Amino acid sequence: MEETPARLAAKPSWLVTQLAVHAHRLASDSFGEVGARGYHYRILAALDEFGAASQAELGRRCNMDRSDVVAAINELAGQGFVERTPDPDDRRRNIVTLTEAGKGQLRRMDQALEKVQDDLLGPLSAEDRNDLTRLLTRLLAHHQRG
Amino acid sequence: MEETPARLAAKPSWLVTQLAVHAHRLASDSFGEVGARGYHYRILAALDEFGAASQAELGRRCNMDRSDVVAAINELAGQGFVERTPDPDDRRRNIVTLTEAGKGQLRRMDQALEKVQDDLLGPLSAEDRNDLTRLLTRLLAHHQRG
DNA sequence: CCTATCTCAGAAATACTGATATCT
DNA sequence: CAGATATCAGTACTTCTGAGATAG
Repeated sequence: MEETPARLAAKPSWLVTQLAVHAHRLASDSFGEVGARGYHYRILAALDEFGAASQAELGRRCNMDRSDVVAAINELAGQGFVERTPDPDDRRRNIVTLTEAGKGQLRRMDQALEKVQDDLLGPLSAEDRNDLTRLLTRLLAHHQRG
Repeated sequence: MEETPARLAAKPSWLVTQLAVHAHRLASDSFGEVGARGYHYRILAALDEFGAASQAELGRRCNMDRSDVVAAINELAGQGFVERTPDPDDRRRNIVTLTEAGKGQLRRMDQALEKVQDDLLGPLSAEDRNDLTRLLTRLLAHHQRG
């Protein structure tokens, strides 16, 4: 019956970090069932949302390091979920495209994430969930500009 | 000016995870200035809050793995912030105690965390901060029981 | 015998750094 | 020339796993 120290429980930065441990565990388990990881979801969702993009663009959108994007695209391309083709207009770039199989995988991951939502937000009412989402969205938007 | 995909921005589990990246960076930088890490703070705070404890107890309170507690206590003991003495009543256990130097370090880390709070919660009003803290606290309490 | 505690060695996952080659 | 892009190799940090030794 050990409790969390109160001084920690009063600090949002700590709460966010600790809660992320649980969120990450839930998401890892759920994504694992479809053979994927969180950063795969970020990339597939960004491609679906904004269309084909270069790897550098994907890194900026998904808040990922350039070199980790390379590895993630390697894995996704190996599974046939994305295609990587040279950009004829700018030969430094690769254009990354979402395939039909990739859209299917994205749908599976969306469903997996729905389950995570319910597990994570278990005790909150619909109104509380909205409040939380709104506050977190504002914070994230603020930090992704800076 | 790339935006985050909307499908991600609508999912609290994802928001929490992403926001934790920023919180973690801020906290690492700030704690780094006093030569410490996040898990040091968890342990020092737990000792200050609940008094001396065995390592297994600390692991449960701080949501840390048993083997990582060993390493953290090694480091803290090496700096003179905690003392590790065998429990005469149960010779499997070590009793970990906070020293005076440890209390000083905890105060420094508390101050460092205050700065992180302000950076992280920048755009939120006092009322919003309270709402957020309350929601996160409820969620964390729920998940630390389960 | 079974469980709990502490310890160690190493793996897994993620974020990051530095260097290089290519192209604008 | 500076600046952007993609790639690779390697590092750092955190979490987790498996196994052993000791004690209740």
